[in-house]
Amino acid sequence: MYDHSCSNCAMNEICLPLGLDKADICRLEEIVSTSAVKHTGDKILRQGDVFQNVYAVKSGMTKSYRFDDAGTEYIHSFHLPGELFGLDAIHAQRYGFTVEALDTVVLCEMNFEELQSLCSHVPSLQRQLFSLLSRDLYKSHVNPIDHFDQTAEQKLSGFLHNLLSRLEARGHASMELHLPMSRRDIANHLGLAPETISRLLKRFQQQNVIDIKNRLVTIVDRAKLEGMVHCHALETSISPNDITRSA
Amino acid sequence: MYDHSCSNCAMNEICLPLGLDKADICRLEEIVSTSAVKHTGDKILRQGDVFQNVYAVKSGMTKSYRFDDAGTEYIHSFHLPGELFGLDAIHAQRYGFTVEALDTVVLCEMNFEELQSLCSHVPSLQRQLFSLLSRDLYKSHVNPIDHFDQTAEQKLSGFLHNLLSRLEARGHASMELHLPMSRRDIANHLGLAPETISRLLKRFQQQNVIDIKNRLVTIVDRAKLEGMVHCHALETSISPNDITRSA
DNA sequence: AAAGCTAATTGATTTAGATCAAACAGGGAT
DNA sequence: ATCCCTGTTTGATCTAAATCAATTAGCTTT
Repeated sequence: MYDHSCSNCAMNEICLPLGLDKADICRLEEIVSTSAVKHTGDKILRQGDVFQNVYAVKSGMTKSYRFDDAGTEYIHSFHLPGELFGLDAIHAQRYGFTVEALDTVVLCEMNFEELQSLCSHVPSLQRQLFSLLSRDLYKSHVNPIDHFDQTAEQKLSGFLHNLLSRLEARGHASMELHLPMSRRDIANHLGLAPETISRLLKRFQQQNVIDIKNRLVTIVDRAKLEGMVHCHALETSISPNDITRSA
Repeated sequence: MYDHSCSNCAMNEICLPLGLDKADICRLEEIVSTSAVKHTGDKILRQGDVFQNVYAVKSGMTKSYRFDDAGTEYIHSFHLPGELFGLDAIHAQRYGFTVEALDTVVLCEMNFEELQSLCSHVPSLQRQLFSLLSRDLYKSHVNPIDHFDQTAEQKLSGFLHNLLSRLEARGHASMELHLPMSRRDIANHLGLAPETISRLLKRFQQQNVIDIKNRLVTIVDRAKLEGMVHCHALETSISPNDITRSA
């Protein structure tokens, strides 16, 4: 059915095994298990649940969201294959976000206590986990989602471009993006009104930047799209060693 | 002059040594050194510098800021004693933010490579570092600085209340806050115009919530101030084990 | 295929906070 | 003390995007 091993996973150069040698990947595989198939709307974990596992997306897309004290919903992120979630719950020992499947999703699951003790014995794994935490932290510091001073156009073009880049880094070769989330989800995520998303998508289409048919977006003029986004620095995920080497 | 030891530091229950036993603190002390005194405007590290050390504030206040590709400045955070910075540079191996002293500042400095190898031998230190990274990540996920949908009033009251709480957690007993940063810094940090900060502070004073004389704020009606903030969940730093124990 | 429901679009109006434009104040340097 | 510079305040105006208000299109279910 599903291959439980990291060694054969297409995402192993993006995910937790990056930088580990064969023997260490084997040790990691011992604590990783593959989840049952999740379907649209299935919840993987809930805000407030006791923290136990961290997860990696194997296939499909998930969304993470939370409700604050005032009952307001915040859609924080959409996760693609090779991306981890749950790490922000280590400290509080409870999940801060509910994560649910947006389409058909398969996950890898690791007990964090086991992962942590494995880190003590596998320095390259400890290194990679610190690196991933640091990268997430850096991203959320530099792109605080709602980069204030960004216009609605910059936010939405940035969102589309970021999604395209991340998909490309995962082998997606076409200019077609299927958006599995609703306009309302996109709006909430970007801190905009759904009406604004509608109007902007329409305008992008009129300007021949994209073509949109329901939830299927085709990037028609990528350069024009890139010209709209405010800041390109972080859209493609940085390869961890590139900068070190050039230093 | 300055005590280099963590054992005797007033911040050791907030900072990196939390959860370590006496012997392990000793091992940590071996890789920690205390910086020279920094004065207003002195830079501790610069955006783009090669990553080497992580820092903890021992006394005083610092600000972290960066310029994006477009040359726009973003003031990301203000650090109080016991707070670490630099962890978001582990991945890229270059600092993403410039950090400078806002007043008279003393720092603790650790080479990250040494810290990382110490983590392999001191499980409680590894645990604490994962926990601190996770907490920072959680905070920036839940409070993305510019929590969109927050009004200017909510942002500024939240900022003042957050600062008061953090100072209190560090033993500050008075209702007087000295703001070592400019109005422009506060405005930039909150994604507002300096004019808006001025007008709001004036209004807060007229409503008898605060008293303000230049950069000295006195909280007159704390309850009223708290009533203004949008969401209280994260203002006081969570004690890492409280939730675990109650779970 | 029709009904029903939710998601999405489109249009009119409103508003919070930005921007523009001056005046004013504080705190060093001379 | 006086000057100067920068930080701050105050006022008038403008605008991007929210909100309010319908309408329309896509899926499900029957």
